[in-house]
Amino acid sequence: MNLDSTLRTEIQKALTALFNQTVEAVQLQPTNQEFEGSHTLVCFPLTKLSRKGPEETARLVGDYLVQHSGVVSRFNVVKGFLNLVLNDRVWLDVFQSIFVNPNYGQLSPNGEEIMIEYSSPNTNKPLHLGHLRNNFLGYSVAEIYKANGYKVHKVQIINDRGIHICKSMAAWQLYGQGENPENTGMKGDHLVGKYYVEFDKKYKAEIADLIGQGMSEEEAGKKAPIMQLAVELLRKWEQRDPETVALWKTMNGWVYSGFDATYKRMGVDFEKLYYESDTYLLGKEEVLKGVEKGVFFKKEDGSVWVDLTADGLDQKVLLRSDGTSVYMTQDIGTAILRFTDFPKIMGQVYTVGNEQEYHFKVLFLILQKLGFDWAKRCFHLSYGMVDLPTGKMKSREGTVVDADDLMQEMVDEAEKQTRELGKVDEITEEEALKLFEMIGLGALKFFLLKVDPKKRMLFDPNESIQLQGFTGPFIQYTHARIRAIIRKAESMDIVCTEADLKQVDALEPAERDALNVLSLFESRVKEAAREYSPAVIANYAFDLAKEYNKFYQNIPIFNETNPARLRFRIAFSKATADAIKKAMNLLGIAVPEKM
RNA sequence: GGUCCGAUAGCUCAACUGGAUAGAGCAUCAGCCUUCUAAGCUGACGGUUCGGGGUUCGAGUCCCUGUCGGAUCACCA
Repeated sequence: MNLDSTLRTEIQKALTALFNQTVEAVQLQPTNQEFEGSHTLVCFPLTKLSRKGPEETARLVGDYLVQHSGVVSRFNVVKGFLNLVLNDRVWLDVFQSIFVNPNYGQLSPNGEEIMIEYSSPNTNKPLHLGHLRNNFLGYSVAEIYKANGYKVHKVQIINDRGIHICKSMAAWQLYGQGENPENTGMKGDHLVGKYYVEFDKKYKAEIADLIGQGMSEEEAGKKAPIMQLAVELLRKWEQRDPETVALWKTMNGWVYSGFDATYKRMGVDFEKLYYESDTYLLGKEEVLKGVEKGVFFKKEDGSVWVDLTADGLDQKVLLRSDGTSVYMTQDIGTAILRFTDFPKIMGQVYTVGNEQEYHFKVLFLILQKLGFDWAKRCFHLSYGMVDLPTGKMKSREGTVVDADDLMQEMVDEAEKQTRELGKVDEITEEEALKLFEMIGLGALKFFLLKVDPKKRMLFDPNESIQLQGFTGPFIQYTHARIRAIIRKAESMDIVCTEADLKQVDALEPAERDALNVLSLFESRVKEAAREYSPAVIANYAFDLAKEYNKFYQNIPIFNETNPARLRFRIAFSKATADAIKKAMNLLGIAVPEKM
């Protein structure tokens, strides 16, 4: 049963009976902790129909609901707020509907398909902390959409071509001495990254040198030999020079095997990978079509532009005067290609940092101007940067937090703390290693996902490895605790049936509160999708765990002598554990049986 | 300079989209393990919601204005 809509219906009935009128949307909100009740009707807006003061209006509605609705057992009025106490029978009915539904939290298929892009790294260096936020976000939003009944296609576009990879190639050619992942034992993405850094160092030295010889800074930037080599490699690559293409393939290959290992540990996956080298030419044709249609215009030098001044933006170049594509061009092409590959998707979600907000605003506008309906259903999931306590991450200053290193540190720290607590005494070494991984990554993911994606966030390493309070491990721990109860119940052959639920006559306040939170799961799953926000789920999982812990601390389950009530509590505990697990899975976080 | 985003407890974050005395976690202090896992629970302390105006029965939330951060405005990606 849907408690919320049931209540709303009853309230509308009451308003009709009392005042012979209804309102479009009654304002129903959770009751503050300090007052008795679970749901509160805000009565200020109702004074217009009642033509009475807010308190009297509240009392009238409250009386009516107690007498006629069958769901409200009593109420209290504070100012214009009508706090409703529901029947325990109603709460048990709510629980029953959860109890009989093994898919609680998973909404039924809605027949819609959606594409979600995330990750999309450059191939010249390893992933860092910023990528972690991106990947965890994208993965989680995809899972949240699945839970909302969508068929989801996870994709990414890999920026495998361009000057950045040529820089690594140039440095490797000059100083690599045949190094590769095998003979160095280095992860491929890190090896390529090493040469990217190497490039930067040499480049800077060469510039300084040239400036010393009297050259201007701008000219030196262009004339530096290592940069000229990189540009030359890019030119050769575009001309399909076999040797250059071979080196490019080799080095990208190293990066991919490195990324694969990182993705695997992160626990993210993709249905299809798009490569920029395959798609970067695609947009050109569409742009030329747009010129014919008069959507774009050509300048005298041959460059093609779109004029967005009417939309409050600028003019934007789409093809260079030499006819080559820019970033925007290939994004137009890729977008169209994706809708060809997956004709049933109703829209696309781009998980990309907020520094590209302008870019996506322009992209979606252009797609609309080209006449693609689906452009309106494209969404830039824009997230804020991750800052360190020392400020912004800067590669130049070596403050970039490497994704692989960070994950390892989190797992090491989880191991240290877990061992200190003596939690590994009863499990095998193999189980223990799995547990450390689960806790370390759980802490990391939760830390990055608990904050509203739109907001810039601070990554404090000391805080991220905390295992108490508003953290992933706290929730994992609650799950493990409940599982211990379930195991015990199973060993005692305690099984709950619907008939047992019918025999429970009253609930403890702690049960009512916990049940209330449990009943909110599906509405939070919907909200999370609507807001594109895993933070909604993270907050919910925490609330649920916290509320259950209160119940757990308050009521020793196995002390209960009434059999129906005991069985209900076991079933309720199990349903809570299931919901915690599902919610955490929506965040990409696994939960342990023991910890 | 134009545009966009942000500012909430010492710190990190919430606040159901305009509703009650603004809530959590961390930190600090004080309690609770003979009972299902103390990575837990209970309490205390902590606020001019950046400043100033306005709209409203009612504003952290909406409007105007100022201050301070950040992003963006390339024939870069």
